Amino acid sequence: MAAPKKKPAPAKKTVARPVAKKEAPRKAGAPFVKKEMTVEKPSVAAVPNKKQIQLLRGMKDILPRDQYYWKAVYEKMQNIAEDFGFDRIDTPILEDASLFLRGLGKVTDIVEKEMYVFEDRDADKVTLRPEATASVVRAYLQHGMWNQPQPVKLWYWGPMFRHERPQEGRQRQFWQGGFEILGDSSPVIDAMVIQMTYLLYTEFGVPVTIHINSMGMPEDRTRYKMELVQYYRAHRNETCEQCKARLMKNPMRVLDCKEEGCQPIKANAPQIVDYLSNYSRDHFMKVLEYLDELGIPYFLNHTLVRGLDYYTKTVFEVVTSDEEQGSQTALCGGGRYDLLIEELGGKPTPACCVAPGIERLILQIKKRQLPLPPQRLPKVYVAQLGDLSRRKAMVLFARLRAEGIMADQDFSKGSLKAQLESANAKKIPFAFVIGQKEVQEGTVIMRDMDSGVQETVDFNKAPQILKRKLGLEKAE
RNA sequence: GUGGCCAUAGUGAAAUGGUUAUCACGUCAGUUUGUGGUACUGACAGUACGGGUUCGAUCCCCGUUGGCCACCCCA
Repeated sequence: MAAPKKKPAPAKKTVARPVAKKEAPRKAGAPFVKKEMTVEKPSVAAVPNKKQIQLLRGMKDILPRDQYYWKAVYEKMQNIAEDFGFDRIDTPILEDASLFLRGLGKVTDIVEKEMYVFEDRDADKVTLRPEATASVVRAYLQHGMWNQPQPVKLWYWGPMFRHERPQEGRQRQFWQGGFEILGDSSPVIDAMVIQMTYLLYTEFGVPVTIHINSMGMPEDRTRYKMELVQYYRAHRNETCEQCKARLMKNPMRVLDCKEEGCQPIKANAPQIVDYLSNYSRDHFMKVLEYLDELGIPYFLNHTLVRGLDYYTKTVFEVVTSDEEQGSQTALCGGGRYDLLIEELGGKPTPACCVAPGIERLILQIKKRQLPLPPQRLPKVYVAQLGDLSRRKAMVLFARLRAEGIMADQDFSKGSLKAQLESANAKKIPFAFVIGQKEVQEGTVIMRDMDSGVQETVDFNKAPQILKRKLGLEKAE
């Protein structure tokens, strides 16, 4: 990606040599900049800092050419959310740092090495949110949403921040959408969240695999961790250094190890499903049954351990089906968080969530060149010649809009040639042309840009005639 | 956070330790002050930043910044 445009050359030239002995003759056509203006005040601007101000590492502009994708994904999220009865919520990007320290767990990677935490001007410790679930829970508590009919179903869309080393599909500011269901412990909730996620990807045509596991409740995990640690201790000579370290700090993380040598040990390691209480196991089985009923394929992955402490019971991750898609294959993650709300000061309230990564979904859509809904494009271009006709053209443009016909124009341009060129470049099927003659006659030329055929029509009837041409006016 | 690769107009490429850094696309203007797609002419725009080596650096070296890749981890 190249750096943006530099500052204009003429300005640079004038400031760069304020005491030039001999001004070289200015090239014909070069814009003339008044010398006195810059020579008199050579102050700050006279010391040009060539360093280009550029994006902070891991930040990205979403350029106009990409908005097409963003809009499509946004509308799909919104559509699914509304179809499933979710209300929209927007929470601030900046939150009290302790929200995430308490919410996500202090030994998680996100909190330990990725979170943007700093003191603001009041010396308050604030955080750029690394995810939104904690914020949604905060809002749920702060606004007494437990007094609303349960479950409360919310969806969001916005930027998240994690200070990581960027690469494709991994940024420091990235966007997530999300579905949250608070106040219901039924496994059908888990299944529904997964179903919504599945629809999001499949309706775009992105093939995905849903990895699913249960992490049980803390008691289950404690029991399991003991077994796991015991098992790994027995094999301590065969594991990598990292696994040994993990075993001390966050034992379940050993299941994430990709080290070749650790694989056999990992494969025979105790599985958490065998240590779940009846309650947790029944819940998990129910979730899987619902998914079976819905025909949603899943992959039972007992090494799936998610990076946030707040998860309980069901956890899942959506992964691209193709192997060769690079390393950023995790498109989305989610799960149940039955204890988070209590942890953040509410009464015990079960909940479940999912957070699809928007950039990664868009990356998939682009890589696979998947079709998206058609864009709303102008149907007609309004061209004019000279000031008198420009006024009429402006009126026509307004009328077209009122009739619901999307039009385009470049009223600041003079030549008809340039205007038709513009219409052509934008592939606009029709053009209205108004010149002196048409103004006097009260007419306008309607040109079919495809065939070049044009006819003169009455100015006042133009929108209706065009409507008929476009087939927008249905025969009665 | 660790390691590696990379950085030339808006985009994609080319070139060189020595005048003015090349080409294509692009953008703007023009080739009849009333007609687009083709053609022609012209203009615009660049060696990321800072330092070092050198008579001389866009080229060699170091640093910074940024991108990409792998790991960590995840979205």
